[in-house]
Order: sequence, then structure tokens, then C-alpha cells
Amino acid sequence: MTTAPDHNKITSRRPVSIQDIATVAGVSHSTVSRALHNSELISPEVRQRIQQLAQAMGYTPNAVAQSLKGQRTDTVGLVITSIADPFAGRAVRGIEEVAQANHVSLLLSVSHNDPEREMEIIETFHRRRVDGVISATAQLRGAYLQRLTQMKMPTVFINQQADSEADRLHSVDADDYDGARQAVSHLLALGHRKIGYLGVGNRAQSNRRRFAGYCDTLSAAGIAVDAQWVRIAPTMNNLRADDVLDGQAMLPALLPSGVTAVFCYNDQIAVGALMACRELGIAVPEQLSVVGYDDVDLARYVTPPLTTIHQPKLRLGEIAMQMLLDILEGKPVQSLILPVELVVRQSAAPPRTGAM
Amino acid sequence: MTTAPDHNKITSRRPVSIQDIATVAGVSHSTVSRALHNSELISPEVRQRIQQLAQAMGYTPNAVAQSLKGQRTDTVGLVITSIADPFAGRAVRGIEEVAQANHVSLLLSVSHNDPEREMEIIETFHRRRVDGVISATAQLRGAYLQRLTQMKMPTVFINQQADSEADRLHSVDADDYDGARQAVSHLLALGHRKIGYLGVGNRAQSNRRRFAGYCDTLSAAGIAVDAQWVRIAPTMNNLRADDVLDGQAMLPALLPSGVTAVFCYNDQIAVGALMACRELGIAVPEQLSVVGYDDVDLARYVTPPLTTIHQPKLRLGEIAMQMLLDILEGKPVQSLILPVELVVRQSAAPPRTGAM
DNA sequence: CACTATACTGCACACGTGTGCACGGGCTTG
DNA sequence: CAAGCCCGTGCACACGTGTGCAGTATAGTG
Repeated sequence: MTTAPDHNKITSRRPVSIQDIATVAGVSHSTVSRALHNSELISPEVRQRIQQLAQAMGYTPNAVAQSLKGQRTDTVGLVITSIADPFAGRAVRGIEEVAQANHVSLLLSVSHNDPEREMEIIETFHRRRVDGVISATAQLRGAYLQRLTQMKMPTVFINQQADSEADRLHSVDADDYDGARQAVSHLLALGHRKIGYLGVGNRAQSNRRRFAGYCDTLSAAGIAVDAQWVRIAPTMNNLRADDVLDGQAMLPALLPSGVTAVFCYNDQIAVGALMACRELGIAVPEQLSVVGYDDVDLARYVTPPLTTIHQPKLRLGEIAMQMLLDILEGKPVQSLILPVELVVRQSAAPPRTGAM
Repeated sequence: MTTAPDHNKITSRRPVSIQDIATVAGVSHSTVSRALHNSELISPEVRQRIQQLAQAMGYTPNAVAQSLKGQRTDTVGLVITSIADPFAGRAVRGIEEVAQANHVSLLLSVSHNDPEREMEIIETFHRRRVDGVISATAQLRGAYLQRLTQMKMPTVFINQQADSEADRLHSVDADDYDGARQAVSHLLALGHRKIGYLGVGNRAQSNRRRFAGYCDTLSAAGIAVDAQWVRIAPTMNNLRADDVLDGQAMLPALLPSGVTAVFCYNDQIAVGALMACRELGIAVPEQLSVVGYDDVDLARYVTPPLTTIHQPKLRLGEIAMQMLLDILEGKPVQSLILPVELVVRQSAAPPRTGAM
């Protein structure tokens, strides 16, 4: 047999397959497959010869075919609200690190808080037969949730705290309610009595929990919440909404009520509030205290640095991914809620007219 | 034949296939396949019956099998430096939108500016037989680049401006050199003569271009660049580097040289510089002017708002993705360089001791 | 009525990989 | 020397889908 001088004469567009290697080596594709997997069934000489040949021919296994045969894709679908959302970004980073360490690829899609689109994305994941799904946006309700369980795809939610459904759905959350409580307690301790809330309309679940924590904490302190203290960003075209702009737009409407402090749904809203204050010539924290939520990088860089609630965003992502891997291995897993903590910086101070 | 009362008696874990439908309908899987594709070959009655049956049985086509058969995955691999990088985030958003509109899924991976890891990621993409690759991080050189072309995967680079290789590699870039020129020209026009540069070590290509623009512009103005005016963040553990921290750490070393203005590689570096100034009690822009690069959201929110070079980040992403789609359709495409523009805010002003 | 055209469906193979089973040959052993 | 055993390899099928081609039944036409 002449040593074939050029294996890919035709330079076909297709990458080389094990069949191609088999033909050149004069064996069956089964032998090649086993040889490349270092199977003991194949004689050491043949094994090495084939491995070298594969190397020389530039063989790369076809993961698509392997997925079809093996009934697993080593792929996880990931839905987030928006790339621009720094909370999501941080969580994705945690997810990505664990995924990469376990040789799992990530399919990323963005829902822009649109339940319909989120469901389309999940259908796509299902078609692609991902091994599992992580959702950091979950707006799904009723029929959609039912459809999701029907697909029997292992799913982990981040910051969802599924209201009632407990069966097949797992989640990892940060304690929204307690975070709000800590934030408001801090303001109360500083001496504030009239405390406002700036929320969002398109993240119903988490907004509701933080708002509940806000209300309950005030009530517990013997303060009746005034409707004038509360503003929620309109849901309208919730696509592509910019939280900073919303915060900036909402703050002025709050001032006539005489609030001396504002608790915001997240740091972007808080930054928007800061921007509005600068425009209006309101000094923070001297004339108005502002507390954010999330502890995004940005919170450290604005003036004044933001007092906020720190969420373990990276950790949330890591745990979510690890939890999904555990589910895939059949290990028992348990949904959990992580604690959050107050980070005191310089955007909150005692009210000007000391209430003491 | 008794009308099967329950199609999935066994409730097998596998999703239903066209074969399952065929069995129930009493036809061959070929007929089902054609019926679901609305083929004219199948009689309208059968077609409708099968489609209803598929619906009822909760059929979802297996994209893995379709990919294997059809030799295309409708998937694009995406490599970026870091999710935390706001530039990348914005570009990814543009990419994602175009991808979603064209029913293409995104496989996302993070390289942390490590060429070796970037190559591993690309190998993974190749194994998964993605239709194409977009890289917004490209640190690839020599052997790696050669291997990449060997794989014959259509590839588009963002902000790479491949130095020499022109063949199979496409790219879409923003004009780094001109951006630096605009930034420095602005400072010169304000009256500055001693202008510093804060750069990065782990993004060699773009840093070199911006630095070149900086040097040439100063030279053209008859100013000799002093080595003391320049600091480059160490490459060392380039993984997980934080630009803001680097900027914050580098600025003090620049001051003894007497510079009255600083041009920074990007906005994060500039923000770091701002933080350092705040610590040292240096007023910006009164005592020191700072100019950033990228025009990240953050640039608007810091104090003072950052004068910076605006890159069309979203547009870069959109174009890159569209370019890749064009390549896949066999259309002729051409690499291009987008213009950038100066955004004047409040971080740069004439030097204290008017040079006029 | 016979022949042909037409409409519809099934067979068989392909995509690339993995694996249970059978088979051939060489060696050992009684 | 014959029988049994083990090592190495190939056959054939599976995963789920798509499609060229052949085949069958019906309708249409002379």
C-alpha cells in the first residue's frame, strides 16, 4: 500500500469523520470509534496508529452526532432579562464559570421581560434538546408554566421564589423580603419617618416581595404607608426599559409628599434618583437619603457612593448551575434562599430636622 | 385496531418522535415528516390529521437530528472577554437581537483575555459544529490563527483589525486610532500640553492602536511624549482583572510628571482615575482633566460626567452578526471600520494655569 | 377495456457516532 | 490432535430526521 500522500484530495467542505479515518486506515468505523475512546478492546498498536492518523487528518468529533446518539447535549439554556442588566451579568458570570469547568456549553437568550418571548425561547431550547434550563427572569404563569413542566426539562430559577408550584421546579433566591426590611430598618434607625419607595412594574414577583418588606417594616414601626410615598415605573412598553431613566423620572413626583428618604427597587433606579436630585439641586444625603438594592459595581462609583443591599449575585449563579448539574446526575437537590446584607456607604444619613 | 386510549402508556422519558406519530397514525415516518413540512405530496386530509395528531401528542422536532441531517446548526459561537465588560455587553446585545430575529441561537463563552482558553472555546464550537463564530476578544496569533482557518469556520472579529491576514477573516471595527486622535486633539484644543496616557496590557491590539493615535497626535502638535506620562496596567494575572482598580492604582504614579490631563484606554480606567482623584483631593476637571473611551452607560453617571469617545457598540454587534449571516448565505461581504465621535461632558476643561 | 398519466405513499439510504453481539483466528490445554 | 478459550475486529442496528426513487392505486383517455 502506498503511503497516501494527500488524504483529502477533494478537499471536501465536510470535516473528516471517523468513517473517513476508517477508510484510510483500512478498518471499520467501529474500530476507529473504539480506538479514539481508548477502548481496551482494540489492540494497542492499532489504537495508537488510529489516534495518530486522526490527529494528522485533523479530526474533530462531531458533537451533534454524539448528542443524537447519547441523548444528551451537554448544553444548558439560559434566559435573562437583558444583557445590560448588571445583576444578570454578574449571575451569568457565576453560571458560566461553573458551566465551563464542567464542560457544559451555554445557550444564551434575552427575554426583555416579555413572557411570550420567554416562552418562545424556552420552546427553542426544548427543540435543541438542552439538558436543562436556567431562568433568571421567569415571568411565566399558568399555561406557560404548565407547558414548561410538560416538557420535563430540568429547570432552575434564579430569584423567582415560585409562589405555589413546588413539584418539578427548583430555585435559588436571595431573600428579597428581608433585604427590604434591612434597608428600611436602616433608614428608620437613622431617624427617618417618611420613607418613599420607587419600584418597577415589569418584574412583578421580586417587586412585590421588596414592596411587602417595605410596607411591613414601616407598619411594624407604627408608621402607616402613605400612597403618595410610592411610585412604580409603568409597565407599558416594558421592552428595553431603562431603569435609570425611570428612577430619574419618578423621583420628582415623590417630593411633594415630604419624604426624607427613598428606598429603591434596585441600584439603577437609585442612580436615576441621584441624577434627578442633582438636576433639582437636592443634596444627597443631607436633604434626601437614598438606598438602593443589588450592590452593583456602579453603586460604588456614583456620588455619593450608594448605601444598598448586597445580593450574592455571583454565588446565585454558581449555585444555580451546580444545582442543575446535580439534578442531571440524579442527586437530590433542595431550593434555597440566600441571605443578603446591608452595605452602608454615603447616600443615607439622618434627616436634616433631627426627629429625635 | 382499538383506538389507543393513551398514547404514551409507558410515559417514556424520551420526547415523541415522528416515528411515534407514524405508528399511531398508521403511516410511515416519511409521510409524517412531509406532512409536518406541509409538503404538497401528501394529501390534504392526511396532512391535517397528522398535524393535529402531532399537536395532540406534544411533538417538538428534534433540532439535533435536524442539524445532523441538514449539516447546519443555526447556531453561532460567541467569545467575549468578560460578561462584566460593558463594551462586550452592549455588543452582545446587538448580536443577540439580530440573531434572534433570524432564528439563530447563541453559544456564549468567556475567555478572560486568555488566548489559550479562547482557543479551547473555539475548538468546542468546532466540535459542536456551529455555523459561524464571532469573537470580540481575539488575542489569537500564529499557530492558533492557522488552526482557526484550518477549521474553515466563518468567523467575524469585532475590534480586531487583523494586522496582516486578509484571506478568510472578516472583521468590523471602530476606528481606534482616530478615536485617540480626537480625544487628544480635544485636550490640546483646551490648552493642555502635558497629557498622560493610562493603558492596559492585556488587550494588546486595541491598546497599541489607541496609544499610537495618542503619540502621533502629540507629535503632530510638536510635543515629545515623555515616558513618565505613560502607564500601562500590568498583564500578570490578566484573568479577572478589574480595569477600575487598575486605573485607580495607576493614576498616582502619573502625577509627579506634572501632567494636566489624562487620556484613558477606556471608561473604566477613567472612572478608576476619578476615584483616585477623589481620594487624593484632586478636583476634576479643575486640577486634572480626564478623558475616557467607549462611552459606557457608567460614563454618564459618575461625577463629573465623563468626556469620552463614543463607540457604536450596539451597531458593531449588529453588523458583525449580519455580516456572519451574509457569509453563510454566500453573499460577498467586506470588512469595515466605523467612525467614532467625541462626546463632551464635564471631566475635561482648560488647565488651571491657562497656557494661552 | 386497456393503457397511460397522476396522486399519494413507503422503502431505503443518508447524516456521524456508539455499542451489543457474532465471528474469525490464534493460542492454550487435555 | 482436537476442543475450548480469548483477543481483536466487523456487522448491524440505534439515535431522529429528510429525501430521491420506486411502487401502487385511482382516474382519465382513446
